[in-house]
Amino acid sequence: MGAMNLHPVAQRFVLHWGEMGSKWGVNRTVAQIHALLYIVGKPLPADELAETLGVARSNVSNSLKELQAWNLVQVIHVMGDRRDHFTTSTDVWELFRTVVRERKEREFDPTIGVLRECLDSKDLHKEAPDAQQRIKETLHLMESLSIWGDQMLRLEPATLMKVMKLGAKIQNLLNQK
Amino acid sequence: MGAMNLHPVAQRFVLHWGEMGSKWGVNRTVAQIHALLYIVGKPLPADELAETLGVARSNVSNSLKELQAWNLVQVIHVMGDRRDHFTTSTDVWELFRTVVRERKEREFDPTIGVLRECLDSKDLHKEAPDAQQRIKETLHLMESLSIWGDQMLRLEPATLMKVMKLGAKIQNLLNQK
DNA sequence: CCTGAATTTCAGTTTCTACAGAATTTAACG
DNA sequence: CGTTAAATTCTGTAGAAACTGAAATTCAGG
Repeated sequence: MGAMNLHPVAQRFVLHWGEMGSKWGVNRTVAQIHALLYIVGKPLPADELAETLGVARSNVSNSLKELQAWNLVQVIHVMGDRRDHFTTSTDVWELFRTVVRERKEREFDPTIGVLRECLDSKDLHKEAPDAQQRIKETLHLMESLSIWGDQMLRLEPATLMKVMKLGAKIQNLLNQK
Repeated sequence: MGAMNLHPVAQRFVLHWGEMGSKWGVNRTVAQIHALLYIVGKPLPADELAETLGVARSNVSNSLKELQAWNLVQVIHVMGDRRDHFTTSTDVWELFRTVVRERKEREFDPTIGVLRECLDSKDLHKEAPDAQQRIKETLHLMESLSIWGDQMLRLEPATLMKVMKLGAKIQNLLNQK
């Protein structure tokens, strides 16, 4: 009871998202749940997610916790239903930006911190000059990416799309400026 | 014998790179080897890598194979030495581009393929119209990113750096164009 | 060819992660 | 305040991934 009947295309979509999840650094169930909420486009209770995907209720509970930690899923309440319902944005741009923001925070910023500490270390002089230089260049690249990323994340999707459409032609604008 | 004596900063760098490796989707040893080759900046034989990092020789062999599959590490031969030596680029920009290119290929392009198949499916009509729409929008975003990524990857590092420095000010250029 | 160094492959072990199912806690409702 | 649905936490397990050390293979040099 309660298990949604997924049509073949939705099923394909959810299963593929789950497979890619591992390559993207989240586990299958987490990715599947997110894909399912996205494709269904309306709030679902945890037990329905569990039944539809054929996984344990406790697994869904933990996966939802992780999706909430990623700011990808929110809890919602439905009148006359004691259960929590869960939604994700149906705006792919919003999702994209959330993922980028979160990954940047987890996978990028900590390294910038460590590189700064390396360059501030009292032992830095013990390293070969060219090794020091490489650490500096690595930090510089990562800081530039970080700042640029933050700026891009603040732009409107429509603007961001224009930037992408402009693509390599941006060179021309840079030259004539 | 042969184990390099890493100074504290280099050690910190290598260990941190190894830790982050898991978040980036490669295992610790693979990330450590790459970091070590990068910071040392000269070709090293496999056994020296093994000794310096304190891991099994066979582990290094497999990890190097993976790094070569990522196009991040190359084999080199030294006169009078039968052993293979391994290097990585000391140009952080080149490394960055290689990683982006490879990850795009592995983690991005396959999904674009699946989304296209979903939209071409004879069963597509069975899905709710708004679900169809979301799949379309997802594909469109991913395709745009893909094309844009390819174009950016072709630019010179110096140009790319200018683009980043321009940052959000690109809005102004877009408007007046 | 034969020898020995270098490398890879293989088999087994350890470690980690994902997950199920049971037990427990939380909290809505009468 | 007790009852019960819902959610979470806990415990154990299966499978995957990382890793080691040994065995097998490759290959340069005599």
